[in-house]
Amino acid sequence: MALAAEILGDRWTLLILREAFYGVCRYDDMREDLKAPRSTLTDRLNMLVARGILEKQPYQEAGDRVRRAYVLTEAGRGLALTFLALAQWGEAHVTGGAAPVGAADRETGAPLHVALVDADGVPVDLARAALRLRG
Amino acid sequence: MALAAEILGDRWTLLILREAFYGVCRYDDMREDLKAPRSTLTDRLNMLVARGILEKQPYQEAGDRVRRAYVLTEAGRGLALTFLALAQWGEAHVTGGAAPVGAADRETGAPLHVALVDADGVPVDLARAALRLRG
DNA sequence: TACCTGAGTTCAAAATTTAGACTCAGATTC
DNA sequence: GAATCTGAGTCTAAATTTTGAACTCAGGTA
Repeated sequence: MALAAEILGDRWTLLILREAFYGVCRYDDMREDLKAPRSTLTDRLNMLVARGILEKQPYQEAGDRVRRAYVLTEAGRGLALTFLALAQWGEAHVTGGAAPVGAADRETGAPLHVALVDADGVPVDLARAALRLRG
Repeated sequence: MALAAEILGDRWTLLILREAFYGVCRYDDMREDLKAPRSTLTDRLNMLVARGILEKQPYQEAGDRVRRAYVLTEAGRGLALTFLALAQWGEAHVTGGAAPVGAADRETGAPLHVALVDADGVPVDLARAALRLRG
């Protein structure tokens, strides 16, 4: 938790990762979307690459020069649950309404959500859980 | 998401909430645990109270003067899933081992974890999900 | 009365963030 | 082949935030 907090405990980092999940992966597109200062954006992207959450991949669009894209690594994609849980919380307690945020089954389109489950995958009510976040 | 990021996108805020989930609720105990500067801690606690995530409750221990405790509100407790998901991620991708972090059934002690489920509570693989975090 | 403690506030110094100008290499245009 | 454009930065000075250390203040104790 402590290290995770160090990585995610930053406004821009959180927003950059949201962009990455949304599929935005180019420096200038992120800058445009987030209105983040260049130096801060560069700094955070480098940090995320150094942490193994994003990776910088060269790519080339037809008839264009080679550019760099920032894409989520396996570890980065692992944050999806955290982001979904956060979005779900924001929807319930902050924005106060059904925001256009969530997850859906890629094939059936059925809405999905984050929940607490036991080892057999059976959902358990949050109130039944004892948390242990230290460490 | 954007507003949620604004609230949680801060190193101390994340750590303060971890303390709160762990049951630490007194100013000086948090200061001791986190080694946070007083002014920053005061500032973040006030912010969390203003946002309705913590509330300041006076309380009195036997034979002691009245003091103030910062406890999670209903909205604050709603962040538990997010924290568990984050702790789970940290365990899997950052600290690289089974850290003493997680959740367990309060009665049976069975370990619990965060997962993506469909409307019927049936777990769905993360790779099947299409995310929609905008909004 | 003098002292201790929890929960702050105040203040100057240090660190970080910001906006905006500048750079630089590869393509494209003239 | 000179001038221009673009993506992806770097540099810089000013503004903002964070930090640590000292100070305050009220209630209770010795």
